[in-house]
Amino acid sequence: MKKSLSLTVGELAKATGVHVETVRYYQRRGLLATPERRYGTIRRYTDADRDRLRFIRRAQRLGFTLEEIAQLLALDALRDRDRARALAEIKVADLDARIADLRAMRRVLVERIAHCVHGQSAEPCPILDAFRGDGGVEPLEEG
Amino acid sequence: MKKSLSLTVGELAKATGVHVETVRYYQRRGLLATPERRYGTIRRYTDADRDRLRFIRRAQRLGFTLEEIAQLLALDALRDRDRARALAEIKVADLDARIADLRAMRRVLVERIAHCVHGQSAEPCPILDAFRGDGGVEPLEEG
DNA sequence: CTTGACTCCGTACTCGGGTACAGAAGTAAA
DNA sequence: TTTACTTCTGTACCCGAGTACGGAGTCAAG
Repeated sequence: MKKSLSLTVGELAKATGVHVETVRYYQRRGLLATPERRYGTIRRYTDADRDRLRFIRRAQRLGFTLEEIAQLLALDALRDRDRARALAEIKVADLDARIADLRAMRRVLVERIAHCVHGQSAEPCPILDAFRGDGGVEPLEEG
Repeated sequence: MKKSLSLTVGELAKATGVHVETVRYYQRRGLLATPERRYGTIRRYTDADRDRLRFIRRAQRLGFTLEEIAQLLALDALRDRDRARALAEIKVADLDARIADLRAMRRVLVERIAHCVHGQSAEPCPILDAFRGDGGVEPLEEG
């Protein structure tokens, strides 16, 4: 384990793969503390800040919004595993719903494309015609 | 087939399930024409407008952006089936990529949750710990 | 002929996740 | 010391797909 570093924003940003502006954006959002300015006017960041930032990026890659990540960080501070797990479970359900939606779209589109492959060029495209008619393109987001 | 109606924006909106403001937004975006104001100062819309608006909503449900829908409408006007089909195929590839991403997220999350289920409450949550460590949460959007 | 609903038009705001930029001040290397 | 790079701060802007709002005009019913 390295000792607690004393990083500038630029170094912190490089170490975590985010832009400096993004670090500051996270500070504005309350996801990351803005350290005091000791010894001069430049703020210094520690290991803990770097780790927190990595935590944020990893959670983001798993589909959590910044708002949700703020909640996760709070739960982490409280060591509240049950709630953290509950949030993760909600997220899985959320992912399932989004996947189902996308698959439904894909299915319809592939079907349309198959219809389109046969037929003369100078006629209206069946893919596009399908958008016009009453063909079953309805199912999404009505329930 | 009904005759060409003479709809007000409000009626048009109701007939297609969009808000009046949204109709006007589509007009600003160039997806829908803004009719002349004959006989008074209120604009009147036809069947064709209503159908075009329905086309837009259906294409949207299949994952096309308004920008792409504008292209589809242009291709439809030109009866260019090949290009229309090509756009649809790109969209399918796009959906595949998004589905794969979401599935990867889901897989990782489910695994984390399973780790979390066993263990004492007062300890840090393994789901959250995983965001800290070097555990394989990296794979997304680096290629 | 007034009331109330609807329309028109322009502008500004929303959300999520940032990015860009201006201007001043600090800081590190030659 | 000068130059060149960072940092700090605040504000404004980007995307996509709308939503909200204010004031003026218009239209149909009572």
